[in-house]
Amino acid sequence: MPRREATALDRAMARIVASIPRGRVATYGQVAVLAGSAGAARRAGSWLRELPPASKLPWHRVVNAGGGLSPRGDGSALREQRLRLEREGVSFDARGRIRLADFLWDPFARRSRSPMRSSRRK
DNA sequence: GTTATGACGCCGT
DNA sequence: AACGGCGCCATAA
Repeated sequence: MPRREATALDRAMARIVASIPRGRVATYGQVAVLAGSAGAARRAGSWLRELPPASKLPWHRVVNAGGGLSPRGDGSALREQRLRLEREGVSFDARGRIRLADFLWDPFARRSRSPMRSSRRK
């Protein structure tokens, strides 16, 4: 049995994370807001950590507000996350960060364009 | 009831 | 741009 019953917030976050499209990412804060609990970004992270390894949720599509992957005790999960993201077309810059301008999920966009990497700036 | 902890985030230096 | 400080929500001790 789960060490803890799923709360309404847990279910809401699960629903949000499940809707993040392939090849896009959402931030912890964004998940919290969409789940109806703005400011609970930290909670979102803690909740993800509790997910069973067999979870079907696309947990790897949740990144921090800086476009980076948040570290945890074991770096193996971190490499797994990056691997999964790259496999669906999400690219990382030299500093290991994702260009959110290109890959951040917009839940309100009717149809999101496939990210074009031609948008180099600078 | 308090205090510590954490896959976070914003703001000021 | 990087860092430290502080606030935030929920859990665990």
